[in-house]
Parts: sequence; C-alpha cells; structure tokens
Amino acid sequence: MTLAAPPPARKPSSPDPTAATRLTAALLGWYDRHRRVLPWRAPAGVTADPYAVWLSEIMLQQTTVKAVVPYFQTFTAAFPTVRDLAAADLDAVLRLWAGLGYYARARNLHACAKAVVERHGGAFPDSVDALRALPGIGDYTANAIAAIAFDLPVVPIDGNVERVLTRLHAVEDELPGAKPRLRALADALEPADRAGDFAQALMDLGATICTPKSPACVLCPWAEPCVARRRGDPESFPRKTPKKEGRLRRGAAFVALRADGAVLVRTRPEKGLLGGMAEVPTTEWSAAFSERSALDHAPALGVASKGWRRVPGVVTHVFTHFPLELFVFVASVATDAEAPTGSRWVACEKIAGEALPNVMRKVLVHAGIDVTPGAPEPNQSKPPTRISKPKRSPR
DNA sequence: TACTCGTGGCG
DNA sequence: TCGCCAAGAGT
Repeated sequence: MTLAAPPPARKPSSPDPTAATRLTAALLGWYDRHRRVLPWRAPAGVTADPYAVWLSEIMLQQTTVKAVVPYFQTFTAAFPTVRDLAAADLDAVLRLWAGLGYYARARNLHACAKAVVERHGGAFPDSVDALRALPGIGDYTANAIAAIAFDLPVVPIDGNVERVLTRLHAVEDELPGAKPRLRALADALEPADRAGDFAQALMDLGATICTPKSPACVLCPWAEPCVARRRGDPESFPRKTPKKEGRLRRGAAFVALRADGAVLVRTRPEKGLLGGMAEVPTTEWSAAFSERSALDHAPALGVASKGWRRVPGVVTHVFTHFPLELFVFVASVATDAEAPTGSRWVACEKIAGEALPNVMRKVLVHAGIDVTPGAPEPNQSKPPTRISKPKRSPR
C-alpha cells in the first residue's frame, strides 16, 4: 500500500446499478430452478422457521451438509422448540452432539437457547444486532438468520460466498484481509426483496457449482460476468495466506477394564480442546512425549506397571491445528477397584451413550472395546482404527 | 490479528 | 496417501 491518498472510497466494481440488478436476477432465477431441498429449508415461497434456521446454521459452521443432516433430525426430534432445548440438561445436549465436532458450539447452542427464552420470551429476535449478541452467533450467522428467517435485506458471507465473490471479481487480495472488500461487494449486490432466497442462492451456487475444485462454470448463471472464469483460473480463487502446520503431538491413553466390562472414564475440563467431553485417562499430549515414562501417569488403580499391556500400533487423529498419536495401554482391574478422584466407571453397554469425541471412540475400538455409534450414528461402517507404526519424531 | 477449536470426505 | 476444506465463533 502506498502512502499516496487513495481516491475517495467507492464500490470497487460493478457500480452500475443495472449490472447488479442483472446479476441478482440471474442468480435468483437459477435458484428457483436448482435450489437444494434440505431438512431445515422451507418450501419455495415460504419463510423458514427461525429455530430450524438457527439450529442448522450452528451445526453447519465448518461442517458439511451430509454430516449435519442426521444430527439435525435427532435434535429437532429431541427438542422440537427452543424452549425444549433451553430446558434440557447440558450433558444431554453434549451427548447428542458427540461426533459432530467443535464442541463449544454445543455449549453455546444451549446457552443461546436459554438466552432466547430469558431475553426474548422464547422467540428469536428479528434484528441483526440482537441476534449477534446471542452466544455462538457471530457476524455470519446473525446475517444468515436475519436474511433467511426474517427476510431482512442483508447478505451473510461464508466460505461459499467468499469463493463466489472473489472469483466473480477476481479479487487478488488474500483472505482474511480481503473481508472488508468482500463485504462491500456483497452489499452492492443485495436485492431489495427475496433476501433469504438470495443468501441461500449464493450458498447453493458455491456448494454445487462454484466449488473449490473443478467448478462447473458451464452451468453457472454468472459465467458470463465472472472475471476469474474469463481469465481461465477460477480455481486459484480465493487467494489465501498460507497457514502454518501444527507439530505432531503424542500421548498415552489408559483403558482400565473391569471384569464386568466397565471402563474408567473422566470428563475433560469445560474449556479448551474437547471441552466438557468424556475421555479415558491420558497423559498430556505433547511433542515431547516419552513412551518410557508414560506408565508413571497411569491412573492409580492398584495395578502394577507390568499389569498395563500396550496395544500394538497407535491411534492417529488429526485436529485442525495438530496431528495426534496416542499409545494405548490396557489393564484388567478388580471389580471392586475404586475410581480415582475425578473419574468414574461406566458400564460397557452405556459407553456408546457417553459424550465421547471420535478420537476417544478410536481409542476404545483400538483397545478391543465395541463402541456402537452413540448419537445419531456418526458413521456406520467406520474402518477399523489403523494399526500404524509410530512416526519418527520430527527433528 | 492470529490462534484455538473436530471431523469426515474428496481429488 | 494426504493436504485441503466445509453454511465460523471466541478469545
């Protein structure tokens, strides 16, 4: 950026109102013909239920439609209204959410439901600002609910919309720095009416036509005005700042098994990674993990060190910001063994119902314990945990 | 601003 | 096989 005074701020492109009108008309026409049918989406011409819109938007944050659908069905069946959700126990919510990931969403979902009941009498507020003030609702979700559930003239900008707009205008600026500019471009398109349809049309276009890889430009209603397509490299948008990769972390997980099949389980701290979810006792997960001293951290159950049997192979799991390898140890414990402070025994047939994140399901499966999918059914025939050799420590 | 926070699918 | 990515929010 130079220090020279830029020209007065103005819409970067398509300042011609008739051009914007043509674009929105083309997109809405395409949407009328090709809109997706989704469980939370109202029929054409009908405004959707705010509760369903909100619930789906929270679940869809950084999550695919395919993964969300069964969870959405489960939640609407268990909690038909916001009041039902607000009245539920947090743990019941977490158990139903198990497997979907980003568990802070489930806590905020519950907190938001209570806030809607307490602050707004059980009805979602119909303003962006009031929505934005609720737990778990950020800029995107506030605008999405406002547009889709209340038809307010706003444009939610998610990853789909970012991709569509950066391609349409061949925006060279990298994300996330380019967000203010994308906001201006989106606002320039905002139609006077059918705001909800327009928002969903943008997202459908990004999800089905203007995809990250191999976009189907020949089917796109915006093919003609799309600068990136004309340039021939739509796939190279949006530009993004490279992210640094997380270091491999390792740890040991301890599966204590009673003769009656019960497993020792504890609850993770409310905040942070897998907050509030269940786990078997583990060491810390760190790059400096030493397998030799792992047993020093095994739960105190009166089991001699040699009573712990190391299961061959490791459980691997990849979080957003780091990969993880867990060495799994198993021990048989007397039926009268007391659970150490902070942990508890869970009968084998009740393990599936615990709020277990998938990494812990992998650990139990690796230890030879049958963990029938809990919540909706995260994935039926999940391939067995890979028995891989531990990787060499990087440097 | 930049990092933390899951999981599954796909090319 | 593996890096990328999916309807982001909170700090």
